[in-house]
Amino acid sequence: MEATVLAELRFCACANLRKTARLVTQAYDDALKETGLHCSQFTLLATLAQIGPSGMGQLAEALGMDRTTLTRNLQALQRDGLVEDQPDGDKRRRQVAITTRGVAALEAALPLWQQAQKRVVVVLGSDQFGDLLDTLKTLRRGVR
Amino acid sequence: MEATVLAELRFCACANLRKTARLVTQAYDDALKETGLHCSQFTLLATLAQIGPSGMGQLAEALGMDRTTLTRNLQALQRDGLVEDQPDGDKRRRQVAITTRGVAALEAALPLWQQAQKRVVVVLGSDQFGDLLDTLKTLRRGVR
DNA sequence: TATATTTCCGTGTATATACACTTATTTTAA
DNA sequence: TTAAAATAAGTGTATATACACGGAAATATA
Repeated sequence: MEATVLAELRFCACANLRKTARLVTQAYDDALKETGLHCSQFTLLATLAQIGPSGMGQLAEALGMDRTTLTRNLQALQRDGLVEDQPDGDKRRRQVAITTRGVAALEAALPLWQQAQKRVVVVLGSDQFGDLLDTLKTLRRGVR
Repeated sequence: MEATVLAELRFCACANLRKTARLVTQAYDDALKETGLHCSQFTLLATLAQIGPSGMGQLAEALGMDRTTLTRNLQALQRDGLVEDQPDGDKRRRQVAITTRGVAALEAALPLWQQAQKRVVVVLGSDQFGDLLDTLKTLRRGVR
């Protein structure tokens, strides 16, 4: 293949985002290691704490995640008692909520998350970090 | 939990990156659908085409990916004849190379990738897109 | 030269991700 | 009121991801 084309591929937005997400995930997972939570689980708990008890569709939408992925990701959290199902009148709906234990896990993980987060902010600087979040949001809205 | 703390969590660099990577991945995968390649496989092939035949460690490093992940990701590509092992004097080393068929698959996927890529560039604009790539690179170097 | 060390890589296991398809329930329409 | 349509969610299957651990081969050292 032509060198020109191959060089173009190095700018792939998808590849660059995925690569960065992998490395940043490892950093956050490492920071959260002693909590027993992965960053994905931490985020799920934090989202549930923010929006309150919710159905699968709503929660998946909030996380920008496929509904079926959410179903799988909830399993470990439910097994460990960090989230629980709540009864609902509509029997099609499944409503999950964070438990007291889940809140405790979230609070225990918070200072470790802050360490990892701070490192990113320091690396980029506040301005560039803010720009990054804005850009990511624009991108998310633009590609869907 | 306090509302202040919960609001802070919405700025999680890891969560924002992962969420965006998920959505952008879906967009690229959708664009590449008819090629039978996932964007991760497309990126792997493109990287191999760029750096040439290489060992697992080197390729994993180039992809910012764990070596064991690479081993698994190569399986489907090898099964489909898009990459192949090359003999090496050092029997510890495993050297993989993109095949003729792999190059053909890459070339066939190229215009579809360009469509997805162009959409991102249009959404962000060239300047902001360039800034994003710079920021991601800074972040990768900073967290490792 | 024999052994210790280093290097390079794969496996076992667990989570993360999503598409295609199916099931159950509710709502709508005939 | 009953059947069709819409809604909400789970399963089967496949890829993606990485840590802990283990094995084989090359290299360094005693």
